[in-house]
Amino acid sequence: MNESLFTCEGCLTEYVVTIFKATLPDAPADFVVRVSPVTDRRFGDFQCNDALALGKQLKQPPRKIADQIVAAMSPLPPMLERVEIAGPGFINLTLSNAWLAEQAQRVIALPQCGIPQVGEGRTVVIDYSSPNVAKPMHIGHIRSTIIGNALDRFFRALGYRVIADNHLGDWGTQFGIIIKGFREFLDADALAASPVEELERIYIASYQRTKEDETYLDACRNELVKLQQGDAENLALWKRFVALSIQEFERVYKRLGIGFDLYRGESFYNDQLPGVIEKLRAHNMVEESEGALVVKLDDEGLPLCIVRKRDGAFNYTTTDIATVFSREQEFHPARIIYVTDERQQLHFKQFFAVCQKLGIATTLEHVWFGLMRLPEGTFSTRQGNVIKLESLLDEAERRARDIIDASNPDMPENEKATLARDIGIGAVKYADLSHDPKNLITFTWDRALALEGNSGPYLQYACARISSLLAKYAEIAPGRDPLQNKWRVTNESERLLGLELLRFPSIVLRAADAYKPSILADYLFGLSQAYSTFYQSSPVLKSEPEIRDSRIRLCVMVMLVLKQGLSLLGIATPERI
RNA sequence: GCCCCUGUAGCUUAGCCGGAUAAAGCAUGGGAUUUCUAAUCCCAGGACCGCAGGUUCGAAUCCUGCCAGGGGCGCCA
Repeated sequence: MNESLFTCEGCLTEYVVTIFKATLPDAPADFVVRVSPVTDRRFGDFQCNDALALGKQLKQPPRKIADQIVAAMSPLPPMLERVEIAGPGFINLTLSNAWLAEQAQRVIALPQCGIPQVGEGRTVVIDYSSPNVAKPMHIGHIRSTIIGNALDRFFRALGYRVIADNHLGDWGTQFGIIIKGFREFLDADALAASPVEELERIYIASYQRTKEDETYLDACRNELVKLQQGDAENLALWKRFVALSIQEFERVYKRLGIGFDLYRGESFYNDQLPGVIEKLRAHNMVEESEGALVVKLDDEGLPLCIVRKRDGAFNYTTTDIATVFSREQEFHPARIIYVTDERQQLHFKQFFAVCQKLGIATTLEHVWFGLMRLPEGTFSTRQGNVIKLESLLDEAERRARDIIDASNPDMPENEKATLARDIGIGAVKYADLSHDPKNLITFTWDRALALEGNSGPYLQYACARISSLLAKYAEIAPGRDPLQNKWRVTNESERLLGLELLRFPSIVLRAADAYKPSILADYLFGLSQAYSTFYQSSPVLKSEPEIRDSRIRLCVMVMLVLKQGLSLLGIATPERI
């Protein structure tokens, strides 16, 4: 399958490349010819700048090359209305309205509005969210969860088999402290009311005590050893902590419309850790240093990394390597994608390098994002300025609800609640997904919950307006399926919409390739803007039947793309707002 | 000290595989509704694209140096 033919950029590029090759056989074989959207609408729809670069290479005036290219395009193919040379040798292309309309209707009618199935037959594991057991999720967890889930949806839509794996932090020294603390400080009522919050409180209290009381610290260590040795009582407690935590995480995930294929915590790989050391030994990769076992990565220009601590315990690098082996064996993924914050960049570089040395074939990708902070600085449990994820979602829904109460007082109560959820959650997700993951995010309520302008609700609103049009159309023109109508371009705002629609499949591909949901979010905002402009200036239902039927077809296409696109971002599209 | 990332309008950002007059949202000022949802639309003002060099016909985009912010750099994950 040639995915480039899904886009008009692809079609045009293919055509222009053919012309270049036929016209200029002397051009270097590796010369790349590209067609891109114009930088300014006055120039047409697309532009090709490569006559300029080629002029230099062939030592000819670029203008002359452009002349030859344009001459060779005559007569123009059906897709083009006009070709012009501008300035020093820009070739500006304008699509014909007939072809544009035809192509848009063909592409958007394809399954998933034409998203190419480039991942067919391939598997990708996406490791995201990964909160710690016995700690409530706070706004620091939101980015991995939301960005990871968007990537999850992208890859599924592209035809990949996706394994969404929640690699919970469910093992480690903290469990000795929690188990001991559980026996010392438990408030049973609090545990019943809010289990994870209580577990966290217990942990903090117990941790405090370890700093003041040496024998208490020893007792905690002892509990940890017992747990690791499989002591029935401690194991049961630990399992309870994990179960309680997952239960609570799932409540949040459900609210966010997120699901995982696996909840495989670190503990799952426990008994595979000695095997990792064996493999490293077999590859002659480990040596002892200051009592620890390390892998040196001098050739890769990286600091050495520890795979077994001085006390004989393994660390997260070992677990991560074991996890790769396990996933490789079980799922045979083409790629494993990790979505974490920026602080772990070095760790991933090191552990990827180790995997490569071990001959692991799977492509490993670390998608990192900037930390979230508060205007006054980082947030921390100690400063008590941590915002719980659920409080954020509550506030989001509350704000959406206020507007709904004002604008839709007649709406039934249950509908209001659902709508407040769709809009509030959509706003939170969009606020994150519309930015490049690498940017730092300074959290403010107003930014996280924007409901106007470039925001989730703006896109939902555009979509809902189309739904409303369609409902009315069904009354005016009963029995007519808008998708059976033919759209033809009648004005400039329609044209712009058509051009935008045609970009959708390649945008999805690009967003997934770059691991940047913001590319899709940005596109959808642009599409919505183009639609709002069209909607303002071009009556649909009030036009003559012929225009009305044509325009409603265009509206449906916009709605299909918005719905498809928003669903890839995990954002709901309510019928009415 | 070394490494990674970021620096574009008052604020939040897009553009960064080099291209024509740097694009949006918020905020500010003005306008649009007896007309398909005003969470909307239209118009205006607002930018030494961190600074300095370099490469190029052409640089926000590529290279070098510097400055500022964030993060990381052996037994936490």
